Amino acid sequence: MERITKQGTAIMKAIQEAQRPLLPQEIQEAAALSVPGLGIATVYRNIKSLVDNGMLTTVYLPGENPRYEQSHHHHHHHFHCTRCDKVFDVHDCPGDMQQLAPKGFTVESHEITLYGLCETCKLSPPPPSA
Amino acid sequence: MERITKQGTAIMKAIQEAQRPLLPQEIQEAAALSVPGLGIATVYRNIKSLVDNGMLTTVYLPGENPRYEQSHHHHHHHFHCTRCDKVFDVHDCPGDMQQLAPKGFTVESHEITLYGLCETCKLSPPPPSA
DNA sequence: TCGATAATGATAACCTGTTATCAAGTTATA
DNA sequence: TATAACTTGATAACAGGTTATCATTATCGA
Repeated sequence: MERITKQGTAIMKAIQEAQRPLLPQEIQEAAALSVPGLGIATVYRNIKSLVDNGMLTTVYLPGENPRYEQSHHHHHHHFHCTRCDKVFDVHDCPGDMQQLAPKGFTVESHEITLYGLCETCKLSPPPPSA
Repeated sequence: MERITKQGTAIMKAIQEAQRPLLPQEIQEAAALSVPGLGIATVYRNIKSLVDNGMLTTVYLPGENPRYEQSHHHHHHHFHCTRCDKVFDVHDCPGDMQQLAPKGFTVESHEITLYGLCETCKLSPPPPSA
């Protein structure tokens, strides 16, 4: 990905504006607003390139496919809304977790995922029953 | 799975003795010590049955395939050893996470995964370089 | 012990996310 | 603007974990 294309630009813009980790499919949907017909292969190719050069960070949540967000270089966690399935950044952390580990174990890092309702889902009515 | 078989018994025994979440492949390896030739399909069939009747709980960790452990009915977390890839239970918890969430969000639950070295890996020499 | 039927093992099939292929279109350098 | 080379879109192929299929074996109630 050494050339500037409208697809690549739209993909990066979609990710930057989201300010939260997106699935490849979400990236496609968002970027397709600027570039109708944007192919999923192009999305994957651009993601790979952006991850390789450090612009994007892969976010793994339990039981979920990888999401991608603009690389922050500070420690943070994630909130997964159980209604809309969107994932948001959490810019706070309880801190050291060493005391939780079994005796004799050494903690090098940790991941925290919060689950619940995001503000939008709290305020909006429940979806129509199936 | 309404009948008692040596395969089913060996699978349940392997899980109970492990006292930590196991991958289907780990369950097969452990149970095959008692029942040589144990097929992977049998492992999956028994897992499904045990999950359905509540004996087993599925454990999802970030970027990992599901593991299975005996159902505890108390809140706990997991430790993933970065050297041996075994997962262990962590029977402690920092408690409420509501304060971490963005304003307007409601936290209903949370998951914590610790990463580092388990006691065995801390004490054992590093594996031979590839 | 017999016999109905559930469970097993081998493996093909499946599923779904991701990657490779390739002709057509686009970018950027000279 | 010409053109070499990169990128795109459509889609086939791939990959790995999981499930279905089916002949064979094992369980267990009568």
